Amino acid sequence: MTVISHRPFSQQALDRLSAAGLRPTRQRLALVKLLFDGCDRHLSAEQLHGEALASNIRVSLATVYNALHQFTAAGMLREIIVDASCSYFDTNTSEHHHFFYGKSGRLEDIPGHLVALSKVPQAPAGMPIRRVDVIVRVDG
Amino acid sequence: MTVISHRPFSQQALDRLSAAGLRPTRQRLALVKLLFDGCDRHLSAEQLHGEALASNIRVSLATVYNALHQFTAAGMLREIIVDASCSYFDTNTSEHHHFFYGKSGRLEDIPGHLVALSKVPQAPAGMPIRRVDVIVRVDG
DNA sequence: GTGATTGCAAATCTTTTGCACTAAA
DNA sequence: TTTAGTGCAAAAGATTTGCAATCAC
Repeated sequence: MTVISHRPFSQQALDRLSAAGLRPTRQRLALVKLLFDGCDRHLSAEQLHGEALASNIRVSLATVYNALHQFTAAGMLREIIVDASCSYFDTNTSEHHHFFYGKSGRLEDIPGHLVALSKVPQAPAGMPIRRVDVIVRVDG
Repeated sequence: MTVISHRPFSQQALDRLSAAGLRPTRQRLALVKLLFDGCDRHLSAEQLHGEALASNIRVSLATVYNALHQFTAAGMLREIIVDASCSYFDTNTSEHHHFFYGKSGRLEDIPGHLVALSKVPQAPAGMPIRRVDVIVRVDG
C-alpha cells in the first residue's frame, strides 16, 4: 500500500533551500516552487508577489524582496537590470544573454552559444571580470 | 581692433541646442557646456545637478531631468542602465560598450572596436534591433 | 527557549508631475 | 503677446527598514 503525500510543497524546494542554508519557511518554500517548478522565468518582485497571492499564498511584498535577494546571493537567481523602472530576476543562472522588448518590458533568454564575444578587453589589473551582460534591445 | 566676447556661454552650446530644436535657455546652455565641453562623460542627473550648483548655475533638479531626457531624445546623449539605483547619461553616442565598476558605481567606455559580437541572433520578425549593449561588470 | 523570519507601515530614494511664474520668440 | 521652459513642492513608484509578533530548530 502506498502512502500518498499531501505535503503542500515539494521535496525539491526543500532541497534547494537547505542547499542554500536558508530555513524552509512556508513563504520561501512556496516562492521557490513558483520560481523553479516550470521552465525558466524572468520575474519582478511585484510579479512574483502577484503570482503568490493568486495561488493563495499569504506573503508580504517585503518578504518577496528579501527572498529574491537571498536566492540571488545563494546563486539560485540572477538579477538583471535592463530598465530603470524595476529589476528582474532570472531563474536561469547559466551563461546566456537577453532580448529586451522595450514596449512590453518582456525579457527573453538568448542561449549562450548564440552570442559570441570574439574580443573582450582586459579589465584594469587586479580587477577580475565578474560578468558580461549582453542586452539586445528590441521594440515591441 | 578686436571685439572681446563676454558671453557667458559658448557658441558651440548654442549651435547644439538650435540643431536639436531646443530653445537656448540659460539653464540648457549651461548644462550643455558642462556636458560637452571636455572629454566624454557618464553622469547621473544628481551628479550633473551637483556640478551645476558647484559652478554657480542656478538650476533645479527637475530641470536637469527634463534637459537630460530632451538631450537624449535629440540624440545628444545616450541613457545607460547598469544599476537599479540610478540612470547614467553618456555623452558619447557612437557605437561602443562599457565597463561598470560595481563598488564605486563608475562607468567607463570600451571603444567599439575592442568588443566584437561575432554572432547576434535575429530578433523575431518585424522587430528591428534597436541597440545592443554590452556591459562588462568588474568589482572595484 | 532562542534566534531567524515575517508582516506591516513608515521611511527612503530616484524620478515625474502639476501649476504658478518667468523668459524666449 | 504667446508659448515654451523653469522652479518648487507634492506625488509616484520601487525598494528598504524598524520593530513587534511568529515560526523553525
